[in-house]
Amino acid sequence: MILIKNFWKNRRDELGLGIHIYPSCWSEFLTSRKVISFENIKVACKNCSLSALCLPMGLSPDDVERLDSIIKRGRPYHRGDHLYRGGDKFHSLRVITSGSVKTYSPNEDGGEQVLGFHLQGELIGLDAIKDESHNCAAIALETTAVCEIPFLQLESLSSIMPSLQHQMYRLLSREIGQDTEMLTLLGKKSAEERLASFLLSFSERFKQRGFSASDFFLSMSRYEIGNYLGLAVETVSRLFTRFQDESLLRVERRHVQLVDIPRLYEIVQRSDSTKSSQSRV
Amino acid sequence: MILIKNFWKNRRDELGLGIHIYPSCWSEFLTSRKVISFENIKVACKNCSLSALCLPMGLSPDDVERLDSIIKRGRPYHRGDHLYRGGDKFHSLRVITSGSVKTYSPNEDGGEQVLGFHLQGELIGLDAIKDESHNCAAIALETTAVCEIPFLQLESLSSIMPSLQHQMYRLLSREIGQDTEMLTLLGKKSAEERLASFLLSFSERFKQRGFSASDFFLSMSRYEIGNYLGLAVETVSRLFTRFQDESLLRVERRHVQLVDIPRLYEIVQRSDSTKSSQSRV
DNA sequence: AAAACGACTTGATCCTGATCAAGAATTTCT
DNA sequence: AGAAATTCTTGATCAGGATCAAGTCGTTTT
Repeated sequence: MILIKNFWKNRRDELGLGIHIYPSCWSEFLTSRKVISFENIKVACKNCSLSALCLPMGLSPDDVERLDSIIKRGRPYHRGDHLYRGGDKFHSLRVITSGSVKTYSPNEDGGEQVLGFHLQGELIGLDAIKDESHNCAAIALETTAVCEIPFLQLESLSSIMPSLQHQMYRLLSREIGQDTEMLTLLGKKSAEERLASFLLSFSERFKQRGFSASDFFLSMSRYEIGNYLGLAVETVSRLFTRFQDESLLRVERRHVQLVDIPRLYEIVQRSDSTKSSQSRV
Repeated sequence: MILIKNFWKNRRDELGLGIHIYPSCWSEFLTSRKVISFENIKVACKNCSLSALCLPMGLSPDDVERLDSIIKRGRPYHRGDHLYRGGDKFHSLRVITSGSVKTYSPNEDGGEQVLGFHLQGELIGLDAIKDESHNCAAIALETTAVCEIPFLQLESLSSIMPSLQHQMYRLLSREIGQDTEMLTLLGKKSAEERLASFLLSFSERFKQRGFSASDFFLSMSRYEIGNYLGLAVETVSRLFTRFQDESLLRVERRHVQLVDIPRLYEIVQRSDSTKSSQSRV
């Protein structure tokens, strides 16, 4: 048993697949075990399994081609490597192509506010456009590959490609929408609701990416989950235990299996229908 | 005393100046007391005192002219009027030109999460771009005038005006940055820090607009402040009282005078230097 | 294999801010 | 002007979750 777990654990580390996300192009690698250098896994947008989630979403093949021409694919980051830090000059947006990333806003004394966890297909760095430098930092939670999109070039391209411009506006707008959802979470929801919401968000995002919605590995620690959700580590830990006792899920360290997804949704929606903190003009 | 207060109160209501913000073009009106129809106060961007804060910021005069040509200036909204509601089709971004607006995300039972309070020069509706319909609502907190900017036209214009496109990216990015600051506020800060932060934000924004940084009227209720900051009304009320007892400010209902702004800043920054909720990978 | 370390869990206690309740001050309605 | 409805304040009590403390489990180092 331990052997098997270790096998998978080592396997994940070695491949950088901590959360069971495999770029489609790696399937050959996984089955054949041929040694393939990282150079070879640089996939053009048009062949990338993420294009439906990612920036090229909805663009015509020609437009994708043009977008592709400005994208840089660098070497992968390892767990703990920074993609950028607060204060770094902003030059590129980045799309995660495999692995996962945490963004956070550090405060001088070493404390931090975790701003988000990002999976493949997600675009990060949008907040840095406004003053051409990063106010937040981004760090790889496991072996992670990214596409870099030099912003100046993206901007020029988008001004001659209305569909790309439109896509950019949509993505920026979506980011705002996600942030405001998070405001509601932090402003109004109980610890229980926050964790349920967190888990379902991952469930949905894994599902979108073709992985199990009910069985996955989280790539972040309890500390990071707590920080993100505005809770103490101990609270997060206790909630996991309670959820398990209530047969909502099974959890062993970072491996989570959601057993009763509908009931998790009930928990999240509970606040919408009971609490009424009206505010009149 | 009451007479004087009522005088100003009525004056404000009649003119829609609840938070002491006067479009520059109204000064003639205020001194001469001529009756001027609202038609006459429709100011072109190039003559508008807000252009430095608003969308035209940094555009060339020619570009401002072109932007101006697509902007619609409608009749003012009265206190309690909705600019848009959740579910409304999105067609325009809006810039507040006078007055103030609350945006909120309603949940079925009448409860709500206040997302922001917006003053003149601020652009709202950015979150609705992504799916062409509003998920949030916006309501006037007092008599409020807005410029409407039809988004489709803005989009076309921005694709032939790189400077406008750039400005849009910056504004969208700024919005994201503001939201993430708010996440830190709600995730990590105490009630005291939240209210101090709230007051200083208004102080700064009033100052930017040429008004007193230390003496202003808030256009929202305690309920709305509490809702926005993730606090109960009672807590907000108690904090105002305490801040007054500590000579940080003087407050009488919605009229606030900040007496010791430096100390308010200390309160806000306190958390950055004491609490350390580290989170390791 | 032992030791050291970091991540996580569990228990006990404390405190901030929510909730409940009542009253005062304003505003709105008639 | 008087009544009714709101908004705001203040006090008392309660509870959710933070903090403190100790221990377990798993991994890494030597």
